[in-house]
Amino acid sequence: MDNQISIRRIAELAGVSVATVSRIINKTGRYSKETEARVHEIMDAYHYVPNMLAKGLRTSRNMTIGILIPDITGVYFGDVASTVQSYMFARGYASIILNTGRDKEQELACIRTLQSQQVSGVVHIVRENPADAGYINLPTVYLDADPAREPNQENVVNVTCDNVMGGYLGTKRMLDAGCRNIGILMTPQNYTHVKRLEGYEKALSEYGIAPDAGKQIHLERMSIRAARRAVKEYLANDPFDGIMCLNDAFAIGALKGLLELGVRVPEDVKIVGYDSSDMLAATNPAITTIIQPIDQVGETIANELLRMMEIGTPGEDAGEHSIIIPISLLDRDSV
Amino acid sequence: MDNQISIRRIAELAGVSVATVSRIINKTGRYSKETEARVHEIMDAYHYVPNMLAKGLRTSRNMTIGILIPDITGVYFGDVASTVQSYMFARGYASIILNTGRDKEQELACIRTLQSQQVSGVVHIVRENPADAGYINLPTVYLDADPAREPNQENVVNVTCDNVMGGYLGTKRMLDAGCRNIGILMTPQNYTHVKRLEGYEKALSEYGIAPDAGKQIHLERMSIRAARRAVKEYLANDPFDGIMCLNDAFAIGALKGLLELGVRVPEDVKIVGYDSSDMLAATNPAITTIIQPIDQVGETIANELLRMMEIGTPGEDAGEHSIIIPISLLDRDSV
DNA sequence: TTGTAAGCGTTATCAC
DNA sequence: GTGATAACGCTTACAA
Repeated sequence: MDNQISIRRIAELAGVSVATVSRIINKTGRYSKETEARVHEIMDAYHYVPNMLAKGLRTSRNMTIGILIPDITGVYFGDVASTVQSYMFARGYASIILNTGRDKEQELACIRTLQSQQVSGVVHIVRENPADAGYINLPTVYLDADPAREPNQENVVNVTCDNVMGGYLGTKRMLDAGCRNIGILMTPQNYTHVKRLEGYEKALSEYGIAPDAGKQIHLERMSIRAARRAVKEYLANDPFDGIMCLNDAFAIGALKGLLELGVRVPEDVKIVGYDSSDMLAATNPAITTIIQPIDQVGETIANELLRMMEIGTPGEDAGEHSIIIPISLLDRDSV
Repeated sequence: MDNQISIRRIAELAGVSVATVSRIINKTGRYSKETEARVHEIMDAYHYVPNMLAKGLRTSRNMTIGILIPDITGVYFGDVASTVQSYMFARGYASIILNTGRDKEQELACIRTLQSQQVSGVVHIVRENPADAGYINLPTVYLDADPAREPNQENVVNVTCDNVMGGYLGTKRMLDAGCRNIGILMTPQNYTHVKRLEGYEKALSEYGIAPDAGKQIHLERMSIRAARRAVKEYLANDPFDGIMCLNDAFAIGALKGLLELGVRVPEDVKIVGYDSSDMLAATNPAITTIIQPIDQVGETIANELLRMMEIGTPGEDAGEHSIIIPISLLDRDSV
């Protein structure tokens, strides 16, 4: 009951060779219906479970991928990781999920671990810092990395949502609702935020409003608290009538700050957030937000990875090296 | 640059035997300072990464654990899993995290996968359904499982927070604040909720209030929506002045429902929630809540697992089979 | 201090 | 249709 039973023992019990058992397990080569039945019977009876270490060692392809993520806890990233995990599991792959934290050191350690574990591919979810290309040529899908960073490599795909469109749609919604003095809450270190800013400015310019750096509130940490404080400060100088918040924490913080100031939302100031539908639905008023389609992102990542892992080097039908997924705006009560 | 370099190749390059290299890598046995230096030099130069599959196969102990979780996305569970992962990583272990979903089938598949991967231990985070003992005797730590379920097995530890105390403290806070007609929002399938209910009733009885099953609002799904709807319905029949919500979604839903009804919180009805500090801080008013100490839970789980994995079978200093971690109440504005 | 070699559980290449 | 057997990369007696 303690140690697992091996293919050899199964072979003995069934009175055949290990080779035959292996063939039956993998449905390769030839074997008679009868031996097959007998072997399966024994495997079931003894609860045989294949040893993926041995298999992986032999085939140099264990059914495992690595998922690198700044912090599983993050809502959007965590959800995507979760989707990828489930999707890959259904395809027979286990996922080693590693929190990279904010630490560069840690990130490298994670990469080494994944290599040690001989994963067949890597999903690398990235926040601020462009990741080092510390791999030895493993199929890798990045989420939200700056595509310019990677020298259009084989074996590497970048996936990201349409950030320009996100910034644009959110801002436009407020413009359409009458706002003319819209601030933006962002983390400039983040590649996605830079693109979203682009969309924000595009929307403004369509309304003949010149971009004004003074309306960009730059925050280092993506925290509710920081956003709350910042909004209160900035509002004193410049009476915004709308705020584009580039993530969920910012949106919540902004709302809290505004409410504490006695400002009415959306009557006096309007807000658009980003991500985390649930959380932003929980506030009062519920916050209008840009939705990145988590399932679609997860599936795209998984499919791209599978494609690369199965074809080996992409070669001919390498597909795109950069994939952009459309987003949408979810109207609620903050605009 | 493509395929990884092996210990054998390193040995060749350094002009020593694989045994010596292995000793140096693992710092076991004897070797001279000089060979050590030379070998390390070569390993660095060629970016040697040990193959954990081979190592694990040989030692039958790859440095990997499995984490089974209903859904990484869940706030409390996800946070705990994240903590465990980081903690174990620091100890040299990688974590295979698997979403078990709500499906019994899927859960078994996950367990088989972990066995296949030869993990050294398992963390099993459980929601509603007590898990099958589908393992082959692996060190396992359960979070929030009903301890009565497991026949006080070797190799198994149950960790949970003090649920009775949680229900008690939350309810008592509302009683102290003057409530006398307190409802409770719960999922009776969930073991932790049953214990929390116990605490709730204990608090009531201390105030001479008899338990009244009519005040228990039973919900199947832990969703914001369900809670919102339920609160509205029930309030029509019985004018609560307080609601003990046994998870964060319930608390948010309850608040939303109340607000929509024009009920003032906390003036007319008070609310206490459970978990998810961030989310419950985001609402307006911010919700008073029971805090389960995530870091402590994660560390306890990791330590217990390490203890079992390293000692092998617990034997003598087996420690407790069931560990209960204290919780606390965080006062905010909903009471 | 170092080397030789067996073996971990598989798969795959040969034979038969 | 089936069976020996080498090999995957590593650890670990046992020898030297």
